[in-house]
Amino acid sequence: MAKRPADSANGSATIARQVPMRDFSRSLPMSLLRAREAVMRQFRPKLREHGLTEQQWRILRALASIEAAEVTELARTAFLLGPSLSRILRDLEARNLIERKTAKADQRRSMVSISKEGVKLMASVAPSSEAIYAEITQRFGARKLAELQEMLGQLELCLASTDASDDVADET
Amino acid sequence: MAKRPADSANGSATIARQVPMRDFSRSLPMSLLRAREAVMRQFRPKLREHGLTEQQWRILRALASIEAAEVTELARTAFLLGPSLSRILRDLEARNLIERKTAKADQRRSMVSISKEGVKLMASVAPSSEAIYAEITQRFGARKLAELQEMLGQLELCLASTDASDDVADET
DNA sequence: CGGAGATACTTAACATGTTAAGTGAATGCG
DNA sequence: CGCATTCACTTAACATGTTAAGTATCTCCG
Repeated sequence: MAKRPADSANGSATIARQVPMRDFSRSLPMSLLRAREAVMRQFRPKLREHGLTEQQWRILRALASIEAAEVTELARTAFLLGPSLSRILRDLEARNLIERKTAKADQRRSMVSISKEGVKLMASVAPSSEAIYAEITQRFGARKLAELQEMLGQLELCLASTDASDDVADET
Repeated sequence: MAKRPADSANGSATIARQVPMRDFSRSLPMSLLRAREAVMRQFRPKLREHGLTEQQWRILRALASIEAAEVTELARTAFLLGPSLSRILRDLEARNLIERKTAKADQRRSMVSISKEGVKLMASVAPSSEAIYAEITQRFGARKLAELQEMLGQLELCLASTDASDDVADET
C-alpha cells in the first residue's frame, strides 16, 4: 500500500495559501469524531450480534437505570433528538423490548419503560459490554481515562451557554 | 470499579441491581458524543447559512489542503465511509463545487479536486469558521485544548490495533 | 368558559452512517 | 491468453441525525 504520504508535504500550496486554515485532520471535531469511532468500533460488533444498534442500546441502558420516563426525559438522558427517539421507540415497542402507556394526568405524555424481555436482553449483553469497557480502560489507563472524561465534561460545560439561543444580552 | 448508578432518587434499584453497569451518562462514548455535539453546535449554523453540511465542509477542507485526491484517499482524510462520500461527491459535483476526472492510468480511479467556485465558497466561510474555533480555544484554554487533543489521539492509537484483526504491520 | 399560546410528542423530508451487494476495470497466474 | 481474484468505486437498503411542520393536549388569561 502506502500510496503517498498525503500530508502537507505535497503540492498543498495553491489553495492552502488562499484560505489558510488549521490542519484539517487536527481540528477538534475531527479528533473527537475519530476517538469516538475508535471506541464504538469495539462495541458495535457485539451489539450487532444481539440485533441492537448503538442508539437502541443507549435507550435500553437509560431505561434500565431510570425505570420509567417520559419521552422527552428519555431523549435528554440518551442524548437523542426527539424524532430519532420516536422512531426507535416505535421499533423497540414492536420488538416487545419496551412498554408505553400514556400518563393519566397528562394525555400528551407517554411513560416508557423497559419490558421483561428487554431486561433479559440487557442481561445477555451487559457482561460483554462491560468486558469491552474494562479492556479499553486497561489499555488507556484508568486514571487517564478519568482525566479525559473530566476534560470532555469541562469542554461541554464551557460551550453550553453560547448556543442556548439569542438571549445572551441579559447579563449586562 | 464502582458498579452502581448511585444517582436518581427514584426507584432505580430494580433493574440496576440485576444488570449492574457503569452510570450510563458517564460512559466514554457518551462523553465523546456530547463533547463533539457541543462543539459542532457552534459551527453548524454558520455552515448552514452557506448551504453546507458538516460533512460537505469536511470534504471541501480536505480537498483544499491536498489539491486532488482519489476517492478512497479522500474518504480516509475526511473520515467518511465510501458510500457516504460517493453520495456527497455526486451532490457537490452537481453544485459545481468540485471536479472529477477518471485517471488515465487506471480507469477505476477518479481524481477529485475542488473547483474555482468551491474555493470561493471556502473563502467566504473560512473566516467565520476560524473565528468560532478561536472562540472555543479561548474559552477552553489553548493549552488545555492541546492536552485534550493529545489524549484523544492516544486513545485512538491505543484502540487502533484491536479491531483490524489481521493487517497490523502495514502502515499506521 | 373559551380561545391564543405553550407543550409533548409525531411525521415528514432530506442528509449521513453503516453494512452488503453490485459493477466495471486491473492483476495474477496457470 | 483466459479467467478467477482483487480493487475502486457505486448502489441499495435500512437506521439515525437534523430541521421543519403537524397534531393533539394542556394552560393561562381575559
